[in-house]
Amino acid sequence: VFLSNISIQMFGRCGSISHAYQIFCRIVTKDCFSWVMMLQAFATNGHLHEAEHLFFKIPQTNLVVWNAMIAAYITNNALLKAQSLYESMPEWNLISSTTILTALACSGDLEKAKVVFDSMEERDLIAWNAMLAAYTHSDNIDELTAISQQMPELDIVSWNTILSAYARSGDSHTTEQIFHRMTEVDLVSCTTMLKSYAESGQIGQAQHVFDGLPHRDATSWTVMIEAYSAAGSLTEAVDLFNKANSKDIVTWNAMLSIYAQSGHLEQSKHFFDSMPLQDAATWNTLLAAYSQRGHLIYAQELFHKMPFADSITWSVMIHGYAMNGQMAEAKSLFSTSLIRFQVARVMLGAYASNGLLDEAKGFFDSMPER
RNA sequence: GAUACGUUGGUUCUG
Repeated sequence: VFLSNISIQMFGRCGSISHAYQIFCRIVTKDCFSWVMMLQAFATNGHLHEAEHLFFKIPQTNLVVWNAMIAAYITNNALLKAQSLYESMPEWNLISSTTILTALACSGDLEKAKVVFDSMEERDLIAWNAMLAAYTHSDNIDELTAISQQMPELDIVSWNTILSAYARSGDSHTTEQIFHRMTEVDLVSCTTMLKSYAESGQIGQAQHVFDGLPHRDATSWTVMIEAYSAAGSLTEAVDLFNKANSKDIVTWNAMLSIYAQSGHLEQSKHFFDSMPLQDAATWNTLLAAYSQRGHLIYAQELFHKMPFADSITWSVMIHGYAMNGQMAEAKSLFSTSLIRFQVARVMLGAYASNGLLDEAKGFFDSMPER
């Protein structure tokens, strides 16, 4: 059972959902781990319905099962369902509350996140850190200090959270000050600092941090590659990409995006074809490149071939049509899009940028989640 | 005995 459970997890992680399920079905005496890992395998591969189905079939549920289902809803953009499950749970632990708190904060609902936090019976450092991060998502830098002073203690994650808040605000000077005052830094702190330097045009400082890294993972390579691209050194970026000994799908996507931004569509397409890993972001990048340069025919062609499509895919197409004055196409695409509420903003902008204010108003009034 | 759930850094559209 142990080995089967591990296999389910492994297949789930590499997207082989049918293999995972086969193994799951062959286990005669499934334990809690088997159920949870299968649930996660479904959820992380976008099969929310199957995950839900499984959840209701689990013979003896416990907190881990409930928490895993909440996480499943969250990763599949079903925050409302996550909330109602959370509220209907027989009991909560630190993990349940922190999970939902973070999701609420990420959706921009700081108030609800606070309510969850305040209702917690006990709070550990992770919960505090989650609340700290919640404030950084609402760009409330001043409140950060207030929160951090209430915290019983701060660890490296707390400091990294604060650091990234300042980095995101564009204040590279304060970011630098905090970074140097930190008693302990790790790869996350350094990458945050590196990005902040890069964004403020200090490529030399960025390179210096990069050189001093204890080890380089795919994230640090990606940030450094983008730093050179942002500084206008495409050659350096390409060079670094070829040197990088740790690359993941994000590194590849970032490089594709750099080619696309540089306007070399042919080269982008070749690079795209050579990619060992692809996901929705990969296809969206190429799609946006075509669409933004007015090659809507190419975009359309690609759109119909896409193995992955998400709300961004639809937004790119609709925005592309709108910018090209093809409102009829934009409208009909919107009506067939699956994730309407994510795309509605773009549709609204489409009406507006074509001067169709009355239609925009009518559309706005018809939005259920406005 | 060993495996599962929460907090901080990187990519694609719009803002």
